[in-house]
Amino acid sequence: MAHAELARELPHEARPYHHGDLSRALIQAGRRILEKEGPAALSLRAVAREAGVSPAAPYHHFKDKGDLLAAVASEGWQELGEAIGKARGQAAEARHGLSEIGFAYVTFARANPNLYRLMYDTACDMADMPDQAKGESSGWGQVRASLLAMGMDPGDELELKLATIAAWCAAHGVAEMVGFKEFEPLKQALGGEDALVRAILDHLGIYARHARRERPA
Amino acid sequence: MAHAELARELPHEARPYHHGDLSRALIQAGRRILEKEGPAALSLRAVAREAGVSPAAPYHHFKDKGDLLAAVASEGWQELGEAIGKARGQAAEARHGLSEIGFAYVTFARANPNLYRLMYDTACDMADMPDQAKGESSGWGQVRASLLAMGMDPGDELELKLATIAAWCAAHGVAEMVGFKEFEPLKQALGGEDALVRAILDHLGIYARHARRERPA
DNA sequence: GGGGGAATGTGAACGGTGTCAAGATAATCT
DNA sequence: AGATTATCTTGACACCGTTCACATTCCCCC
Repeated sequence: MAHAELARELPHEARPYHHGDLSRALIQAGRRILEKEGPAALSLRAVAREAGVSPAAPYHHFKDKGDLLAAVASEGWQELGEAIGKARGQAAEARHGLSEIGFAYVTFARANPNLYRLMYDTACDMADMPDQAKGESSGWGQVRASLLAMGMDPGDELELKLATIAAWCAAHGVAEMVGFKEFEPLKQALGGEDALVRAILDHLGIYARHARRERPA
Repeated sequence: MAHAELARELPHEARPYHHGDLSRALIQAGRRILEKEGPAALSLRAVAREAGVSPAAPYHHFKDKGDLLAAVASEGWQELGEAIGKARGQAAEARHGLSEIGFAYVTFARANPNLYRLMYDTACDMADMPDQAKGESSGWGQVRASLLAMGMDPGDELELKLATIAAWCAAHGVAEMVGFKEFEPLKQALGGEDALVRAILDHLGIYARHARRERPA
């Protein structure tokens, strides 16, 4: 971070030639631009500019523009995993875990819409889930754990996998579609976007099967 | 269409100055490039080239590159609506309709992945579902009709809307995620991607609630 | 501690892109 | 026929991703 400011504020000879931690700075700059100016403004040159560095500098840290974006996305996946973990921890009873996970997932996506889209786009480009989403402590692993805590048969691996995928797909769908303007009146009728999200998730069945008893319509 | 061939095959003086039906030709060219060369190759200039026309010509028919892409996407939404309609018509019993709609939705998206992504991207940019997805005979309307045919209370408008959204979200999620490599073994275990799609949809509950009785696990 | 890679930065350049203004050409209306 | 309008071209501009040759600095080894 020192470099960017110095580049602007210090006389030319005083600013350091080397940045110190450029890759991190580039990732942060990329994320800032993505959030504040949208994906269309997210050019490699703009990122370099923001970091106070020449347009060619990033190529010493990332092989590609796509490589940088993948790094930004990776940060996102990690945060998503943490958000899910926190939500699951806060669920009072284990059988509400999945519902809370779904809500946390959608909440994260809605709070960082551009980042979430980037995350998903790069995942699609590789036709692959990023590693951050697959590990034990990641979102994926936590959904699985939550399903087990809800009483699913640990022996039926097939059923377990299908349920995990279904839950993940549903959350993704809700995350990407709940922002549409058409649902504005519905949001107001239910008392806000959060309520709409919960209502949709409940209707999806997978999230409601066990939670319904406590939270009747 | 005449123009593109003429531009290449006829002596320069013989080719017509005006195209005839350029907007249509541009949309088709855009779609062809999108399908065969991927979204990265889908530049306005490439589309113009493919249509045998100068890079500035499209601006007489579309205000923007985005405007052209929106037109391509629009065609996609229309086809999706038709595919859904056909699937619903073929469902033997009304209570299976929703399940068939979901399957047809995912099938269309998987058959035209780049187009589907474009469709959804432009929809997201406008934070809005395209008109083609909202009309009576569109996918949206048909999901609603199908839910009614499944015995949902026509008086409970709120419930109806929530169920429609839930079904749509779920289909979207499955459509975008079922292609991931991680699910390859699962596909093989179930006998192909179609089987996996049906299995996921069933697990989502919304599609299975009425169909389950006939198609037990 | 000095010297020499290796790492990291710069600048200029190339081809490609979206977009626009000015002019050429064709279709259409009066 | 003449004027108006719609359509297409040419040429230009700014920006983009990427690469190459070169400059600067870090750091390890003698």
